[in-house]
Amino acid sequence: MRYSHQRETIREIISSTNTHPTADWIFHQAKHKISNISLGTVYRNLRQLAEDGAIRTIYDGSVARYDWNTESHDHLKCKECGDLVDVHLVHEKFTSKVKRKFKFDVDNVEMTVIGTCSKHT
Amino acid sequence: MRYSHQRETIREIISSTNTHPTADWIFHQAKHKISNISLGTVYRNLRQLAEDGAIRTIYDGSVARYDWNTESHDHLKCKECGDLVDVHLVHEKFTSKVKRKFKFDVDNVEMTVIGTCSKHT
DNA sequence: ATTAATAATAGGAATTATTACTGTTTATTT
DNA sequence: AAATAAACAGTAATAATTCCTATTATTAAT
Repeated sequence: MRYSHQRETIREIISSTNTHPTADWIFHQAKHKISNISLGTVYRNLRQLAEDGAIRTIYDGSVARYDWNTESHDHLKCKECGDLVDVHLVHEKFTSKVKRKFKFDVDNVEMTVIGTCSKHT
Repeated sequence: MRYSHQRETIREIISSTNTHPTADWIFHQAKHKISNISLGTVYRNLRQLAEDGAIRTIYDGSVARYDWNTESHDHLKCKECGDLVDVHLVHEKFTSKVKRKFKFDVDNVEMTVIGTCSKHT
């Protein structure tokens, strides 16, 4: 993969937030730095960065979000404020249990816990 | 919610498969029984049935799938054949632990384990 | 440094999944 | 049987994403 200014800009934008941004949000941020960047470029680079393992794609309902944190982790999603918070819930022990019990070779576990965060109680 | 032939047909189609069908697949099946049913009707009824708690919506990447099984359960997704299989992995104990540890009021847990099923090993 | 090769881009068209709109039909209530 | 409004079919609109093409920029070789 050849260097590109656009891709580095996109990578930096994702690295500097914990909000798990959407492609559209990243596109608008990138426009501040490269005014004529195109949405197609954003999508293409997000796909490449994800394939390369530099970022992770997570699905929040039907919309894709992007995360600089590629370590195995899970999410708490608050239905009140929409916040998506990183947590570490699924451990190696769990994964190996699934492997054994279902003869299923686990690549990765996607878990989102939906509910209400402490801000609203 | 008033009775409708279309909605009952859609409900029956979902109830008679374990394949977690998409709206489009349901639409095509429904056409066999009601030849002029419209896709909008399928989507509207899927939403209503889900709101009513009669079916459950699950997101497989960015596409919505529908499941007659509304009991709390999880999925094993095989990246080779695309199969989505029901399993019960997340138990009450886990949920209450999350509640306690993060002061997060859990409604439901969405977990998909991605990997390779035993058919391919 | 110049040139050649080609990966990446901008901009726009196309696609896919889904929702919204509108005039008509149908289930329920009177 | 007539009135009411929910649900419908058909179609237009929207949102997220991918695809296409002529142009630009990075890298490697001269």
